[in-house]
Amino acid sequence: MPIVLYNSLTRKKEEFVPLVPGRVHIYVCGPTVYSHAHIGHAKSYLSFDMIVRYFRYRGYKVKYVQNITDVGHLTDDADEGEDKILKKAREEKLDPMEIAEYFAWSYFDDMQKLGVLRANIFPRATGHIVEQIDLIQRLLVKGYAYEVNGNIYYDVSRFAGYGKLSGRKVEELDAGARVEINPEKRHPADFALWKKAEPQHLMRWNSPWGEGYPGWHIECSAMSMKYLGETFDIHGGGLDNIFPHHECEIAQSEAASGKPFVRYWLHNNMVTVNGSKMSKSTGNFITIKDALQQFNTPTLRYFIFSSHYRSRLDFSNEALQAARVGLDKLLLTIKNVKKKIDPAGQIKNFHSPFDPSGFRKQFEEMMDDDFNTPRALAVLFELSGEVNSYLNSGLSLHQPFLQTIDQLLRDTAGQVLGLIPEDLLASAEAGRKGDIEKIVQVVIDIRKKLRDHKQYQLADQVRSDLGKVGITLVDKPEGTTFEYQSE
RNA sequence: GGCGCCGUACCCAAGUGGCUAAGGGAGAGGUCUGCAAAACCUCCAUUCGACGGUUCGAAUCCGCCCGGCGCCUCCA
Repeated sequence: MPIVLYNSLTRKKEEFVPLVPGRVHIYVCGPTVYSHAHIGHAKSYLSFDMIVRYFRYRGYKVKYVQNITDVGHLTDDADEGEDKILKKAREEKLDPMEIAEYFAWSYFDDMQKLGVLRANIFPRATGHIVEQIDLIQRLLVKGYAYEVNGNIYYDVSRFAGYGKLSGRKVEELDAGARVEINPEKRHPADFALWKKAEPQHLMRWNSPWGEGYPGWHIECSAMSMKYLGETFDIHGGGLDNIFPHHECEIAQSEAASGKPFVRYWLHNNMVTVNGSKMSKSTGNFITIKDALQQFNTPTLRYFIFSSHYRSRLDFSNEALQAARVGLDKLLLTIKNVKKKIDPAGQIKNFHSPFDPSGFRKQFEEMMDDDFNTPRALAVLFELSGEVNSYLNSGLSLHQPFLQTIDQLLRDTAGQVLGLIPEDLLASAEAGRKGDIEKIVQVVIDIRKKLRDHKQYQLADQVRSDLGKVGITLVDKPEGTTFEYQSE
């Protein structure tokens, strides 16, 4: 079965056919590193993490490139105003590179905590000034760009395809434009490829047109083509980057190379807080660090995957709490399977109570359909119900069957969705024999004596006191076990 | 002003022309249990913002209206 994905360029679902069989070349717009990442970034990078993980699960060799924008964009409009990184640098009285470096590491740190697998290459804009200048020169030579006073602008009217991604027409762009007309531009929709550095501008590089710095679209064209080729499979990013950023990338890249730039454009939708979009510029945002204070990584991942990547998602404490409870139910099944694998034996004439491979097929079917994680999760919950039924059925458990289920859950919930915490992925009994476990076992043994003597009041107090320190006792006919409560 | 999206049970959220409208949370009853928790079983939208229309058949297509939102400016 092929993977089908929604291509923003054609506005419909298309079968994914890689340029090179078995390989996926993907570029995702990374962050501008001038502040801590927020949960909107989390949705975006978690979505593409899931997509990349799924391609790998399906056997593709993925080359994943994500840029780090350390030049900074401009504060007010496309071509005027102050660079955000520079602004921060001035405020903090630091070198702009210190700002970029600090927040780049903050970003990497957040992503690691969210279980986002690293991209294969993280090119930085400041490390690719040469490539950007080269690309601008190609555009100048081909007549797609022009110079005015050390500034280079892209001539939108020369590129017939401008607007094909965002559905905009060049003629309509200036009507109702909120940007003041820049007299240097031939057309209001023209955009800067290179800006002359004013004397007070801190980040500056030599170029054939004097000292300056690159415009904010050119880095992605230069770096994606450098590492993935002039035509590559997938370009991803947030919906809010379609215009102007991605539209401009297409214009720059296709004008320079004369070839199609990207075959499939994927865009994730936004996170809202209290119904309105969260963004750095409005101050209406929750950082990933804040979110991680309250909720653990699997909960945040589960929450984000419980809606489709192309759907908007409203962040609220209630929704997160519901996510946590739901996820715990799924994780409990995974735990219970693990616990019972070792003691289980081989059953002669074993009749499978359900077909695990059917669940794997359904999971893949949902993921193949434009990465429909909400439906994929529904499949896992149905599987969980079947597994729990079997574990509780009182039948003797068949070890190979449990191993098949364990592997299925590891592949789907674990490898693809990244919902299984590290300690659960470890072997069933590993980490369970620590001192705390031994002590709790002693308490359980004493409590059993209390219960044998019908001293229930005291027995209940032991259970509730342990509950207060995060340990839940579970009484079963065959004895008492315990669980650590999730955060 | 232009382009576009969304409105599905108490909450979150799939489904986009045809089996009984997924799944999770919350809620109700039951099994088990000294009690509790978990798990399991059962129940929980004749209905998909409103109104028209197309169709043998629509939550799904079309029109209009109401409500919410995104992009057009840096943004994931």
